[in-house]
Amino acid sequence: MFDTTENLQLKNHLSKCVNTTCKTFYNRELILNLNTRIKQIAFITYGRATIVKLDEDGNKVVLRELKENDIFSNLFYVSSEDEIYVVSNSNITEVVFINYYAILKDCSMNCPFHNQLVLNLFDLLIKDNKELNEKIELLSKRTVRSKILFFLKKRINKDNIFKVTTSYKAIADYLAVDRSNFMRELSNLEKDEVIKKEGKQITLLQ
Amino acid sequence: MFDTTENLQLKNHLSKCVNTTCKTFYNRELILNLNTRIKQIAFITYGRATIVKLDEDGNKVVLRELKENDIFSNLFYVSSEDEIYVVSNSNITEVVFINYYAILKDCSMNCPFHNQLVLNLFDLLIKDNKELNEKIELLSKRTVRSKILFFLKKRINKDNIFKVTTSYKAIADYLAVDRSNFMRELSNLEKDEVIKKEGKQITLLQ
DNA sequence: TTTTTACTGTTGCATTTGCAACAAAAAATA
DNA sequence: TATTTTTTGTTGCAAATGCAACAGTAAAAA
Repeated sequence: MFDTTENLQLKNHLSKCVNTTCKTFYNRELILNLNTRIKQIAFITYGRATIVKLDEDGNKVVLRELKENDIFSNLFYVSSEDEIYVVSNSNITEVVFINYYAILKDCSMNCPFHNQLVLNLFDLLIKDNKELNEKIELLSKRTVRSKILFFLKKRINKDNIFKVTTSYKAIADYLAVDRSNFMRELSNLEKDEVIKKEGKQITLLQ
Repeated sequence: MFDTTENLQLKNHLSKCVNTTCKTFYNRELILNLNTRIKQIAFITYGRATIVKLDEDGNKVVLRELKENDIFSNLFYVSSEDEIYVVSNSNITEVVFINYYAILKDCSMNCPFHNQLVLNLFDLLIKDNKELNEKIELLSKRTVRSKILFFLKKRINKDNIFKVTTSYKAIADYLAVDRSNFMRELSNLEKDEVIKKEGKQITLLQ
């Protein structure tokens, strides 16, 4: 039902495989607590999700925005005092879970479909890695303004338009900056005629 | 000569394999320009290296510190206007390069050692991913002070001591903060008796 | 529908930050 | 060795940032 051509192959492979489960989640539903012991790799076959961290002060920090074909795993996080969760961010989010050790480690690896599975996961991992590096590049920017511009340039369509699908608050969290300061900087950018802001739509001018 | 038990297995596998090369680099020598077209995965079998970005203003930003058994690849970076380089950061740095498509994609995958290679690379990728997430957590901190403390806590030994092997300048670059402000905050932390700083050694006091 | 909760937009203000500059120390190079 | 380059440590200052507060709006829940 929710298959795209891109993930169909992997899903077909998985369907023959033990130790994988496919589950759907409603909006705001908890998908995975990343402090869980059982090591598993999950990937989103439909919908959207966010990786959220709650720090000691109870502040919510949006670590990632995940979409269709994105991968996530508690293997990627060192267990810290802070709780890190993956939460569904669309009405229906479909997730495939793969038990890491059972599938990738203990398997004899003689069956050709396992090889294919590993290669597919490998590609997903590389893509994930790429996105993480991009976020590091963003967070390394010294000013809120340059963070906003970096964020926008990566997301505008061919008409230089970016539509806020989540919320301005969520974007501020993602950029790891104060929300009010973020709003102020958006105003400044509009005043300086670098962007045009109409509700939840931003146009990058030039 | 530079082998540790941990990477010996992978290197032995690789040595039988075509399309892999092992090279040594002197200090400050360029290892890889990450804008290169040929997609390859590299991993460090000895020594240290840094991933450096030069932005439009010519400012140097240290994106990563790499050590023995760390992996890096131009596959992980979206080509941007900014130049991203990997540079040797120790007198001798030994690097194994693997041509990604030739080895992982075009191979029939019937030979068992390829499977092992992929699994090993998979583990390295997961480790890399973990480190990237940790850096994102660091860069998401709002103040220089909390960045310093996060950085220190991850690196102190059992005696609460961290020894600066690179330089304070390099650490400031890594934390993506102004160097003078970084030094000032180190002084403040010492004044507040949170750390003790003796030359290139920092002790975290409780 | 009404009620409740979450988000938007703005502002004043104290704190933090980056920048520039400079002298001294250390390290690298000739 | 002497010379050059890089790093360290510090400070004043202007700019940027986070924080708190609040009213208005939109969205979600009852």
